Amino acid sequence: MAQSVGIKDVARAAGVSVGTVSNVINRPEAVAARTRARVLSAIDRLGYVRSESARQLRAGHSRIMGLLVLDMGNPFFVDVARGAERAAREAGLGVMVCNSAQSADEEAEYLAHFAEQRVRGVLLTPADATGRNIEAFRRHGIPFVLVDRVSDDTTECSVSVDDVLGGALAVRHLVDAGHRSLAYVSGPPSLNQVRDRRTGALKALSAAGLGPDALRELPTERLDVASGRDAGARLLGLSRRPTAVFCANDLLALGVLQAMFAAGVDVPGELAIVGYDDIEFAAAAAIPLTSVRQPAVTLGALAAELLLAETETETGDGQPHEHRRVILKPELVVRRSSLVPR
Amino acid sequence: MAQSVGIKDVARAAGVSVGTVSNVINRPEAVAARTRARVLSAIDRLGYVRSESARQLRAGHSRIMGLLVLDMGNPFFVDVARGAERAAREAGLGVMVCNSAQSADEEAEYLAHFAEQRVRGVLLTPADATGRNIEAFRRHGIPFVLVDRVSDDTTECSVSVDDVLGGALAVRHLVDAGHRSLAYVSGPPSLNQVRDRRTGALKALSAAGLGPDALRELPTERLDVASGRDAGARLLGLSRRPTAVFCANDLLALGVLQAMFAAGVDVPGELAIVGYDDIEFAAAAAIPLTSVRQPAVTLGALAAELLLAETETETGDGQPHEHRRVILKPELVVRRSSLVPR
DNA sequence: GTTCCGACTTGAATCGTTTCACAAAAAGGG
DNA sequence: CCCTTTTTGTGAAACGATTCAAGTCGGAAC
Repeated sequence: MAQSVGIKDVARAAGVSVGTVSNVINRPEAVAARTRARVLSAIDRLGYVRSESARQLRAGHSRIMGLLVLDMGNPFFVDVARGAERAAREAGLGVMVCNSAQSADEEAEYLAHFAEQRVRGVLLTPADATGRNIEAFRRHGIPFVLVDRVSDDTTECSVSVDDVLGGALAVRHLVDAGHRSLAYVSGPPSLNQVRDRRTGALKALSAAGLGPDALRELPTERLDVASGRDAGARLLGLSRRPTAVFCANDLLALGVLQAMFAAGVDVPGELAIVGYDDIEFAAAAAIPLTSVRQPAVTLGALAAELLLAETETETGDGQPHEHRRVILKPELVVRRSSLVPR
Repeated sequence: MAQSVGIKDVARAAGVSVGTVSNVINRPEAVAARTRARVLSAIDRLGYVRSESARQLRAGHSRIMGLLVLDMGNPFFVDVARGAERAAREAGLGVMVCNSAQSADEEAEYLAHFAEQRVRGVLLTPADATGRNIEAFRRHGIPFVLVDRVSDDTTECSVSVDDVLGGALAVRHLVDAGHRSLAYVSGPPSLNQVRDRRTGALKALSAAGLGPDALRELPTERLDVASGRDAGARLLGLSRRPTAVFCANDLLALGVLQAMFAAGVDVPGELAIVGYDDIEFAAAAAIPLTSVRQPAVTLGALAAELLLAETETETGDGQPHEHRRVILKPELVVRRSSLVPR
């Protein structure tokens, strides 16, 4: 039932024309009260639901915003999505969240899908390092905003978090606590974030009069708990073991913590640990983890707002949109894992 | 640019009719090779992208499946989404994931949105206990499948996990390890899952010749880490403290673990802990957590498949769709937190 | 009584596809 | 060379909403 009640059926049932029904829905004030009531009752009686596709077809674009993230399993992106959704909803838009799982192919596929959907715009954390997907997508003329990436030219907006600052915050904190021999569990050195955070760490060291050899780097294959456990084991084997470790990511930090726990090493007594991202589970660890918090929800919301601003000026008064490059500041959250033992 | 290249523009550029262009796209084998090549080249040259909305309008329904979950922050649902997406993609459908955040109002809003979108079907974990939203949605004639809920009548399919069995697995394991005095950190008793898991726990106890008083219940406000920490504190205050605790959820278990750690109570020596869900962070805890694993990805995939089956028979040969009620089996994953100390 | 205005309402055109009955051309068969 | 198939290509009619120029009507103004 309700198989396909169209605006025409409503019009017939209410004894008016289709134009009037459309007006009742979109500009109710332009319809006489009596007529409006009759139409509304007919709508209700027939269970009419307007068809988005028909509206879209006429309007030329949909009321949906695309969001393409690297990894839905990462709480960071879940928060980004939350923020984006909130902002989009305030503008009456829906968000379609897709997960490229770091694969350039899937990214291309989803972007094509977005283009066919004629989405209003796309929020994107690129998976394809070559930028080919983005180039191809640009042809469609659909506006997009880079998330957690800095745009290198002025062809689009971007919203990111200052990773250099984040790394500096973490290491400054450790140095202030008296640590002089540190380690950096870094993850894959190919990642921008990883490199930026190290740059910040070194900066903080040098500000304290320490050289780069005060920071021993332990790269890992991936940014997950298993890799952290692994790095922890390597850490234990080091001669002149560092007294503090900065991890590029909370998952790594949790892994290190686990390794220390298994080996009976006291945290923070024998080893202080600082993570990155401040995921929910950082606070939930057996020894709550000090971490650098990224304003993920804000990031998502801001990205969505920039996108909305862009689409509005584009369709609007002709005043050209000014692309912006927003860089948010991270924040250190101190917990037990890095407290100075007394 | 590419502002709106329609099928008509392609047809003109290639010197053929619109019907032919459509054929090239949808039934390429029905077009002579030479013509096809000409059309394809025109498509490429003009940067033509077909409009989903127009297709949808014609077809009467979109190529999207809706998924409405209770909490995107919960890794369980993220996995459900992953499974659903995989299954949907194999059928050429996209998934639109929305988060009701346990609010009946938001649920209603998203369901209305799905109806307007004419989605192919909806996977739903209801937030509205009254069932009013579902009733209203049913009128649209859009098929849906309940996820992580058992349908009580035969009007729809459902896919869930056997919580009674899960509770039994957990407690049997503890009893087998010699524990005779247990606790159940249960979360809000209003939740079905919470009740079912307790039923299972009691069953396992009685199978071992123990009465219900061997299981002290500690309800909490919510299913999160803070509540777990809280329950842990209460646990410590109990006279004749239990030697093992079963938690309705891994977050609770992590909270309990944290409390034990802060109090210097040895886990599993003085207190064994079993959680539920086997989220990624259960294995990542300082003391890896024994947990009852739910096949979340399978759950999502299966739900999507049932939905697809339903939509196919509905539009297809007239053979009516048989609603199914699938109940998957959970699985105990033993880790250090419940090992018998030796 | 005529004119004009404002408030409502109408209905046709439009958006970009898909589909389908039909036409045209090519390929066989005799 | 004519007739029958088969293969290709055509173009108009949907799909369901929105929009807008044009129309109707009742009443106010002169």
